[in-house]
Amino acid sequence: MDQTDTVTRILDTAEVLFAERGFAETSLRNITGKARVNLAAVNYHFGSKKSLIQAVFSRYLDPFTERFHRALDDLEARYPDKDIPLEELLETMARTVLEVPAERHSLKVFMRLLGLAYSQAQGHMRRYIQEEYGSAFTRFTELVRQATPTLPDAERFWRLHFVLGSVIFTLSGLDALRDIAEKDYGEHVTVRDLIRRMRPVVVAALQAPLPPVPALRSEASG
Amino acid sequence: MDQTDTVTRILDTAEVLFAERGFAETSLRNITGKARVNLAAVNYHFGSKKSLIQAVFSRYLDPFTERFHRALDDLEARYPDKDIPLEELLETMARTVLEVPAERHSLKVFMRLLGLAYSQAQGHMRRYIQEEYGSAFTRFTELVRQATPTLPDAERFWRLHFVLGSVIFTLSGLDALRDIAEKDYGEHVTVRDLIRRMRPVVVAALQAPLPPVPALRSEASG
Amino acid sequence: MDQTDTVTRILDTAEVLFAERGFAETSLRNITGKARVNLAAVNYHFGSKKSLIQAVFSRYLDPFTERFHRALDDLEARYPDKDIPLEELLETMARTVLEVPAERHSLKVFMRLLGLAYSQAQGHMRRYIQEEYGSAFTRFTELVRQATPTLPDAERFWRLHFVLGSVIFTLSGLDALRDIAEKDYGEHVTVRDLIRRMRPVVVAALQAPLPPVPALRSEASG
Amino acid sequence: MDQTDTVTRILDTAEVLFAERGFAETSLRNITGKARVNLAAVNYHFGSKKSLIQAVFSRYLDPFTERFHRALDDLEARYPDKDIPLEELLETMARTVLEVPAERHSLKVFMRLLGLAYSQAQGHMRRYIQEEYGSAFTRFTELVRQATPTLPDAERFWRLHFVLGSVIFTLSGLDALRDIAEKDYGEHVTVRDLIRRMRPVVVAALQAPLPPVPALRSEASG
DNA sequence: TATGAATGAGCGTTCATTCAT
DNA sequence: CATGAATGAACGCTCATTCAT
Repeated sequence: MDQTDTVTRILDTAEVLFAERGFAETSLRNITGKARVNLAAVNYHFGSKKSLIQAVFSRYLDPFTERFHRALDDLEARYPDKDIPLEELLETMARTVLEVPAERHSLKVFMRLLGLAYSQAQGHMRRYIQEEYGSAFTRFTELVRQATPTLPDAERFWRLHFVLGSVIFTLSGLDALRDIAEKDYGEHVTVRDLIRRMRPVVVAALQAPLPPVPALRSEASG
Repeated sequence: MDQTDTVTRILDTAEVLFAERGFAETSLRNITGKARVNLAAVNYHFGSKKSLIQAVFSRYLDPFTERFHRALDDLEARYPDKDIPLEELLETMARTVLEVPAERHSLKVFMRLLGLAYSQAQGHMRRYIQEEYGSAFTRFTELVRQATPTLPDAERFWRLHFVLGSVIFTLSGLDALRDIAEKDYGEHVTVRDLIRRMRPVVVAALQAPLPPVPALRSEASG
Repeated sequence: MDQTDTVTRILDTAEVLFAERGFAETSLRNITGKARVNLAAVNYHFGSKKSLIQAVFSRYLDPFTERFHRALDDLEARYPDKDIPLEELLETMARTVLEVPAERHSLKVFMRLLGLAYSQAQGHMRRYIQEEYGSAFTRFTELVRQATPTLPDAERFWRLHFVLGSVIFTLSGLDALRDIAEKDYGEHVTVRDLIRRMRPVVVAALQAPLPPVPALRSEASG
Repeated sequence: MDQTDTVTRILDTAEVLFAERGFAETSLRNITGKARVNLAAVNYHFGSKKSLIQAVFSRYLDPFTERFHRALDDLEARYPDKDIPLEELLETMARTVLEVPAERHSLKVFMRLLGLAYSQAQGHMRRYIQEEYGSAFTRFTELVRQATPTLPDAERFWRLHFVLGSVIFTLSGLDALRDIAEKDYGEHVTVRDLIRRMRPVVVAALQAPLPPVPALRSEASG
């Protein structure tokens, strides 16, 4: 159009609506209507709704992974011969997560999208994210492994996902939870506050004692 | 119909499909088709799709809250004069969560629905759950408060949500994560395993040291 | 609706519009608009546009094949021990073709549809017709074979298709050609006239002398 | 573009796709995509899709009519005072039909296009062909009239269209029919074979005895 | 002279819901 | 009590065409 590029207008509007209502509940007419762009423009520029969704993600994840890799490079350079402490790793992750969307977009939106992607039908978005951006996560996981050498691998796997769940769930539902917190405890939290609060919890979670070995018995579960 | 009640057939089918694909992605045609029930039966028996969704939840949550209240009654009776230990509270919660769906339905489905409800459009489900079943959560929260007297209220609020996020995220994505875990670490986990693994992590998370007070500075966040 | 059944209204309108404009050029909105029926009714009753097209054909071809088989039964009963003369076969075919649509529908429309089906993209209609109604054609072909014992099989195959082309082409373009004929020769032809005119031509075509055997030489052709 | 002229690229691609799928089923995106040419190029060079279709026809019919007129000139020169025999006329027609597309294009495509033009929506193509190229057909018809002086004019008109139908129908459906013929009779036919086969049939058809005069009775037909 | 971008109209299909029986 | 039929709205997408450069 005139002031902003059509593609950008679509992406900006789409990410907000997707985050607010979910993918299926957001129609292309919603998006193009709000973005004041022709309906056909989405299919012209992105090919399909599914591709638009992926483009919305890429716009967050591409700079994120790039920056994250660079931050990990720096970190490894600072600890040339010994393992990077867990706190440093988490600190780096937190900093990168905060930096990237802060530049142009909203962290809340980003987290909400991430939450949606993980709860989506058939997990096709989960698969897409895994394929495109799995390498950064793998690298991070490996560094965490070196930082927690006594933790069994399977245990670490699950604990990292516990933590991931905490982060995505809390940050993606931020608005609602913040309202409750403000009403009940009179304090207005920012994303930074929340991340500050999370840090000791995450460290404690990862370093918690191992669960007792279960007594052997056959069991089934749905 | 004949063998099973139409209402039950619809509920049984709906909960599975909702859990698999989400609410918006599951049409009444999907449900009635698979349940081999007339299309109009949903609107006839439930009034609307939204009401059907709520009915699916009620069928899980009604017995759950009832049983949970009874379990807490027992617990309070066992600790008449002093606070209930945190581990006991968590144990009771875990046991009730495991018991209820095990009777007729799937815990995985239940958790998936819970996760969807929290990530779903407009949060109308979140609101519904809060209104209908908030009392049980509030009672539990209060007992946790007594069990962790040194924790500031706001801190406890957030940590409980961190934990809630862990549980819902991990259990609702169980199938996918289980596949990865099985492939990478060769161990097949059951829901019981997972809950056993969660216990020390949750305790550690709730008892983690407080974060340092931030230096005062003005800050903004999206 | 009120006077006529919705399904019939759709079929009646569809066959006329399809015959006039072709399948791709006729939209469901064209049909439902002219039939004064809800747009969704087509998909409700037929499932898809493709199925509607096939239903239009079935309504002609089902009674046709049934009646044709019966007519051939009669014919075979009348010639218990010797071959049925070619003229009788053609006469029976012509009579059946004339009878069936005359009852409720238009022969012109039927032929036009047949012509369209044969010239259609990817020939999926041709395939459908072959599968559903090929047996009647095969039976007729076999009787023609017995009636023209001196004709090589391949030659008969091609000549039958020459004739089929004549019939479909002429009858499906009947309106336009009739206008020209009326203007130029002052005679108004009916379908019956045309079929009467075709009979000696078809017989002559099938009984024409064989072409000379070509001198052997390598040749290519697109 | 670079190697071949854009206009030619479009025409070459269009005629193939049109012949394969029909006009309505072939989009300008199909054409320009396959021709690796800009989408707007069709409208730029041809003005509209309809004009492109006509251009595709002209590229076949212009040289055909020119050559056909010349061939008829030659023929008339060889028979200065008496009528040209029917076989000679048909031979000349067949030769010209075979010659023209053989130079650069495919006869199959040409016939398929011709068949489509006759069965296509509203007959606007039929009208266009009639207007642009009717003179050649008229001249040929007149020569046939002289070659078959005993045939009533109306009869000749219809018989010529019977024959036209045979040719167009058979040649435009050549691929499918050839497959069947090859499977059932083990012989691979070329276009030349088919035309050789057609010749005696066409002669016989045109020279068939007249049909009996119908007994007078009022009759109606749809 | 070409072309990337954009457009308005229309496509087949699916949706949750309602209605008459 | 239950259901086949129907409906209006909306869906994602594709269309031929136009426009600004």
